[in-house]
Amino acid sequence: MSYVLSGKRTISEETRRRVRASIRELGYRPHAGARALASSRSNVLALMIPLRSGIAVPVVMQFAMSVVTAARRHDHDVLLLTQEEGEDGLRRVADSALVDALIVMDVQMEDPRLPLLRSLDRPSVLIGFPADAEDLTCIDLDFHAAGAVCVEHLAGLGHREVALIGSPPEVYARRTGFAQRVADGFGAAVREHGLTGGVHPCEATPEAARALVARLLAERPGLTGILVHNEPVVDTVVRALRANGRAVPHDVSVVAICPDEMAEHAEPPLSCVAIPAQEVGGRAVELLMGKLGGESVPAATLLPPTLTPRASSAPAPR
Amino acid sequence: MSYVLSGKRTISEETRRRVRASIRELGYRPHAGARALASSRSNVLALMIPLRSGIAVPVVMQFAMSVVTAARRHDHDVLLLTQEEGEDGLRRVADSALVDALIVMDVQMEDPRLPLLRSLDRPSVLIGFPADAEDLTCIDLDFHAAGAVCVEHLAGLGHREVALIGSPPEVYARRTGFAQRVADGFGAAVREHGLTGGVHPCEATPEAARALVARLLAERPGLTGILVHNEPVVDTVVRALRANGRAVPHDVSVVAICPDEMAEHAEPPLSCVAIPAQEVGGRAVELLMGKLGGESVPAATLLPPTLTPRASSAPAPR
DNA sequence: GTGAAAGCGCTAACAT
DNA sequence: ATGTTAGCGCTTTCAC
Repeated sequence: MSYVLSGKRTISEETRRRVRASIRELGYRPHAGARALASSRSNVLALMIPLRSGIAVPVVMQFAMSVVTAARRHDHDVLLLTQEEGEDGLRRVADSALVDALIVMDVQMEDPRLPLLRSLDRPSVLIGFPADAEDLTCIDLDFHAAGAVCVEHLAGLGHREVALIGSPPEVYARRTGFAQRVADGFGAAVREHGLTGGVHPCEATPEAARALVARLLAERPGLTGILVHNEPVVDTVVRALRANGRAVPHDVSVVAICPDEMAEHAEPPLSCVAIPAQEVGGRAVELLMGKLGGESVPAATLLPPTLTPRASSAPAPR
Repeated sequence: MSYVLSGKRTISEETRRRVRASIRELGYRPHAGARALASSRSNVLALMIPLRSGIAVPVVMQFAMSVVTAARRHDHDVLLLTQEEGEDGLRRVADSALVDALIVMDVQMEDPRLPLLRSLDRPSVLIGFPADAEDLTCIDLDFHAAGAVCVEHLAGLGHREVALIGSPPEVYARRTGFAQRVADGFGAAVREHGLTGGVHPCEATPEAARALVARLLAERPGLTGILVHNEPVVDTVVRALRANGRAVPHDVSVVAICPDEMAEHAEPPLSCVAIPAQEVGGRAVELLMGKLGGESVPAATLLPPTLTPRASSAPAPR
């Protein structure tokens, strides 16, 4: 009998002690495969992460690391899959019982992996929200609210004409949930507050950002507030504004949706809604553990955005 | 008998066909745990990656992705471990037979994991070189040569006074192999070519980089060539030079050791030695597969650096 | 409270 | 070329 027995049986103190001692002396380690075979639990989670253009690498890395760390707290390991592997990859690791459960990131509005995840006999959690989340467990920052709260911040400072410099066009083309939702939230708040403002996808290159800023300033002289949702170009946007004779925040206020440290170290420090990668990753694992334990967990978890005001936003010039 | 048999036995075409058909119809998937138990091969590799300060995140991500991709080509999966788990983590996954082999990154000159890796009964490959690589298989860009080749490039352009803006101080304090070696290669080449030049660690923040550039220019008026080995601040260094009245490359030439796309998109595009993350990751897996197959593989693989000249370096002003 | 034994689903060795 | 069987090292059930 598996002695240590994870306490599934009553054991006398004496025996427990003796067994423990032997385990230490012999350097005994249970064989993961045997354990998985006998218990039909591998104690491994699959994590599928994107490796494509338009996705901010440091954020993905933070997610991955927080998932691994959280999984370890629950005595689980993490198997890394690339988006490239797609549905077949998920099916493979699930059906072979290599993993007990799955976490997928970078969810698109209509994601081809959804039917598979629904049909799989193993629990899964999505980081991100598809258009139809029926029967799925999802968690993410509330990007709609994030877009809106940024607009409200600018509106509260008296700005009347704003713009969203968004993710690269291909991200919208793929209908990636979070980019879409920021744009929606931005648009809704713009309307609600009676502002004017549009959404401008932007390639993640300095050249593209500079060109876009120049065009925006030329076409919309009244523009005084910009929301940037495109990590790689936030710095460039600010510098391009300056290069075009606009001081930040004196002439134009800038708000970003990006990791906090990035915003802190910018010049000037940026008002931003941070992406709580740490918390999302950790909570995703908690949800999965709940499902593995047979609990019923909330189908949707939307983390409320927090806007941290910094030096990049100020009252609108008059 | 395990029918498909991975061709370990001669099978008639007829039987093979029938078996294949059934597999498809029944949606059969071999149970990974059972397979691991019976064959003592899990077909999983462990990859331990750093999550600490001073390590360039995008590069780490590239490594990880190329390892996963390469592993899949060999029908293996990848288990992700954080540096935090340390020796115990490696021992755990190795001794429990969760993984067949291990890859560790971010190797320090005196790395506490080395004795463990040597004693483990499973093969491993290090991405990076410790001080003593005896009995270990290592692969990495030849950072010593990379440092030297940058100096040679500058020397060839007539520069006489150069500087290395290096990784953050804590990276040297940890005696992380690659940072150390760049500094060594830099120093050796400086001496060999009769130049003057020193090594200057730099925190990975814009402020630190700006301060350092200002100080260097003030203290060393003859400085005309800079090698940057600190991804996060390359852009800042160039801008700080301009802010101090030095045109790049007219007054000061800049060379970097960083990923190619970063160098390409910089303003101006930077002459650089690229970090071949893709190739290193792929080759690391090949080495591991060789060892798993009982082949003897080279103990040390040093990939020669390639310097790509771009607009940031030019003949020294006279 | 503890011992004994029946699998879990494969692979590999031994059959024919 | 193919059928048969003994484990691989655990977990869990059943007996005491």
